[in-house]
Amino acid sequence: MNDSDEGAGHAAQSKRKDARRNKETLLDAAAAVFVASGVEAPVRDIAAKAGVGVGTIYRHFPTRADLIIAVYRHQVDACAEAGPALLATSATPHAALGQWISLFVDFLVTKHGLAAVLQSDNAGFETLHAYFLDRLVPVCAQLLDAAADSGEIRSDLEAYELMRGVGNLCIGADSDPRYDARRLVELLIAGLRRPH
Amino acid sequence: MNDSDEGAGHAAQSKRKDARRNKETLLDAAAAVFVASGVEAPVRDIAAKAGVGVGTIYRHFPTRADLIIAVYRHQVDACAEAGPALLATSATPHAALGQWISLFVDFLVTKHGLAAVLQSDNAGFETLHAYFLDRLVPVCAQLLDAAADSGEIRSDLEAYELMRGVGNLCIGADSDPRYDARRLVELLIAGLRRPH
DNA sequence: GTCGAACCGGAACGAGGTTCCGTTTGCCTC
DNA sequence: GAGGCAAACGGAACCTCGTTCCGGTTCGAC
Repeated sequence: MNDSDEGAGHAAQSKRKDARRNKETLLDAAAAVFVASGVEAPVRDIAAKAGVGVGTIYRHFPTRADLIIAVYRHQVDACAEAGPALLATSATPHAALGQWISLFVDFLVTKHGLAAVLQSDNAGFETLHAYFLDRLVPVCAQLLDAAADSGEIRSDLEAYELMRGVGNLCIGADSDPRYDARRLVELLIAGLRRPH
Repeated sequence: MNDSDEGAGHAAQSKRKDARRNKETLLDAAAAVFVASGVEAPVRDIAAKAGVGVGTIYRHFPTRADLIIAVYRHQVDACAEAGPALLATSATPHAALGQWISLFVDFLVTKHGLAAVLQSDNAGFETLHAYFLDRLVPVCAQLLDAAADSGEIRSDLEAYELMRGVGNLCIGADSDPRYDARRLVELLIAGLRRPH
């Protein structure tokens, strides 16, 4: 919404087209490097892959976190938008919640190191943390409320807490065949069901 | 068991007593700094607190992970030993499991940053990871098996997976009042119960 | 064609973990 | 008690990584 990219209308904000081109190149390079080496790949690697200097990265993205956000923004938004859709099409609110969480877990688990960075208390990743929370917590809350209203689950858990828990469970889920985050998340969601 | 400290008999391995004294000083300083600044405190801070050079730290503890292990070894061992005891004194194996997990969570949650470092895929923390696993997974497996045998819980979850999940849930539990790891772990354990 | 603003690359800085090496010190022998 | 030497010490130096800064370059409006 703020300063970003291919915009409404046709006149993008950046006056100079080399700058716009570099931003695209950078996003592509970052995406590729993240897939290959994980989200914590050195900035210099991304700069090298894009064929630019590190200064160029920092002009377009004030901090590593902003670059990560930019790379994943579309997918996070898609996940957020899937929430209401699932609620409308699923048999029960609880089923919708389960499917949505599963979507989120799939996303996190396939992004090497993202979950870890998300929960890192490293200042500097705060904007990343905040972006995910701003975008996803309201959706989660909506699903949670619906399921609670229908009486399927207990109602004493905040969406924020659930999102953090799920995010935490996804840490290190790649790179360890013995650890299946999906299963544990399912267990957690199962534990949410109201005993009847 | 290997090269450590106050030993069987009276003749400790280290020939020189300044070395032994320094090791103790270092352990005390590290413990204090960990409490004050978290487990990820800079090595230089610990050295300064102990009044020694960083070289001295690295001679006694080949890597940061080894220092962390040394500081918490006693508590981890105590937790491991509590497992069989709880199994013997609790009403049901499931109750024992719950209490033991709660012990573990309390330990992790009160050690600023430990849980995060435990799951970090940072090479260099592998020995730390391995120590916790070696020490605690067998105990957890014993409790899990007992609870499964008694029919209280499903039996398709490995102790390793449960320990990692619980460890993950504890990440960032301090320093965030809105996140209560204990509750989520309880939910997870609740999700484990066999539907009857 | 000219000129200034925007942009670029990469050297430089600071922080943190780890290594290296010249110096100091405990202990054993004579 | 003196001498010798291996062990231990301290901290400067090195490496990696995120971020900042600045002199040079390029775009595009006039």
